[in-house]
Amino acid sequence: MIDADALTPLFRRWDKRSALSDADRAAIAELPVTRRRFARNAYLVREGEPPRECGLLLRGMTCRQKVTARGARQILSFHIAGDFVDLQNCLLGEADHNVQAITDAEVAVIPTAAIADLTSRHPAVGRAMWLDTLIDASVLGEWVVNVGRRNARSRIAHLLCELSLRLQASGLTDGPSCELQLNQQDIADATGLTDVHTNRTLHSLRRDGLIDLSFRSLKVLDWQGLKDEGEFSQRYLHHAA
Amino acid sequence: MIDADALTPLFRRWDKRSALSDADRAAIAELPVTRRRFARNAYLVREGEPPRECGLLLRGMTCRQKVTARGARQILSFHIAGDFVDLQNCLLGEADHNVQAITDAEVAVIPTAAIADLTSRHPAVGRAMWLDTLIDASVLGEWVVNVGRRNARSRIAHLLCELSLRLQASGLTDGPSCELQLNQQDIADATGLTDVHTNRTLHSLRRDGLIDLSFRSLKVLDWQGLKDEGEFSQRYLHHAA
DNA sequence: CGTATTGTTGAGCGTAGTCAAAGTTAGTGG
DNA sequence: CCACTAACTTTGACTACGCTCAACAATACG
Repeated sequence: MIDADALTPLFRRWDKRSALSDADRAAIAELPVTRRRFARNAYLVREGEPPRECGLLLRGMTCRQKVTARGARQILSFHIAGDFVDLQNCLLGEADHNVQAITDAEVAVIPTAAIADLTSRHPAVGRAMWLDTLIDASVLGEWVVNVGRRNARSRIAHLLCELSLRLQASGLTDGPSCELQLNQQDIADATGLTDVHTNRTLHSLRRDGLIDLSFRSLKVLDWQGLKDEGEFSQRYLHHAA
Repeated sequence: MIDADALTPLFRRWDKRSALSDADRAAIAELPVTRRRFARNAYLVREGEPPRECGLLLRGMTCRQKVTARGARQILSFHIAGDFVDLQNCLLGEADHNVQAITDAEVAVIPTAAIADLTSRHPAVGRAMWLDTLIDASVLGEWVVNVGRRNARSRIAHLLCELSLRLQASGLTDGPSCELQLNQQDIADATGLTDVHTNRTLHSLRRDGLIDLSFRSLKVLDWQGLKDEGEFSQRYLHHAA
């Protein structure tokens, strides 16, 4: 059983695409869940594991990531409250990436069987979840472009635009000037940069008045400015934001 | 109506995951298709278009790509014979990337309505196509790692391993020592490098006996060596290869 | 045979990486 | 409340990987 207001961000996002019936919503709320807390940096899922359950993020932030043979971490995507964590792994037979908590996080853990049951009895929910995986893939494509073809300033600007917009769409912040709970190492690992260079680039963005920056806190000040800097177009989010 | 042997690579890949019934196979073969040829570099789909049809690649190679505001191209994935081109765009409402021919290519073009009809009457086919999109997403994740956290030699080695393995899995080549129809600009755009640096890196791989290289032809010689160089593990392909 | 495309090479540069040390802030326990 | 610690951020000096620009060579193709 999931709290009604814990589901608000999820429904708020989904309603932008197509509305669910009350029965669909109720079925989601009545999923058999176990609440679990994870500390900052804890692993929710490890690459290679067979996934037994899937999670709905209630509070905090998590990420999908991989670690290379040489020990470098690359973040593939961020989850915010209302996102399903690890749908991909759940649907394929074996986890091909790790899931890690970025902040202290609270997750409603759902057995895979319950998900299967839910989607078979409520096809609209299945479609919505499936659309989510397609959009995730689309976002991943944009990240390849970001990391492959943009310089440090643009990469970071682009990432901040994406997160800012997604937080807004889920109602987790009002207006584009949001505060993010990421440290500089996280930003570095999401953009394919080093922490040192990320630090210098963030300062350069602050000098230009695009962001506000203090210890473990980063605020988007000038969304339009960041958008220009990061060549940001929200088409790739497909109304997920 | 699609030639039986044009479907061999597709079925060969799908059979590695789960076998289709003869009825499923027949239904695919009987799809109403239009054969269409595309010249090297021609666009099959452009970003922003509403997708009306989806294609099955019969011959040649195509890619999904995006072009940044500054004019740089980033390739997101390659299609080989037997791959569905543009399932993603087809399922979402609007193309968020381009599809372009890498070599002269021949495509069986299928109206989206026929795909919808096929998957509703043959759920196993729908599941197989849906799995394909999940695996595509998984591959995209590995590409983010490749471009974000590996140096030029590893990036190129990794790409060559992936393509070599996929060609083998589709029966388009025998053994790991395959010949690829890519030019150096294509490799550069897939790995986030410049053509000049790609050229130098390819030569360095040739010096080490990992590949054979001549005009518009690139052969994988030492698959194991490339695998080590590129930290390649095929988990992320999820038995698509 | 001429032209377009693709590949090759060189020189110089710059963005981002590396390494190392010091400075901040939050959190912890005495 | 303060001392101590761990996590995170900042700064500096140096390095290097990969980029840019430019010219030239090789190959394919009409």
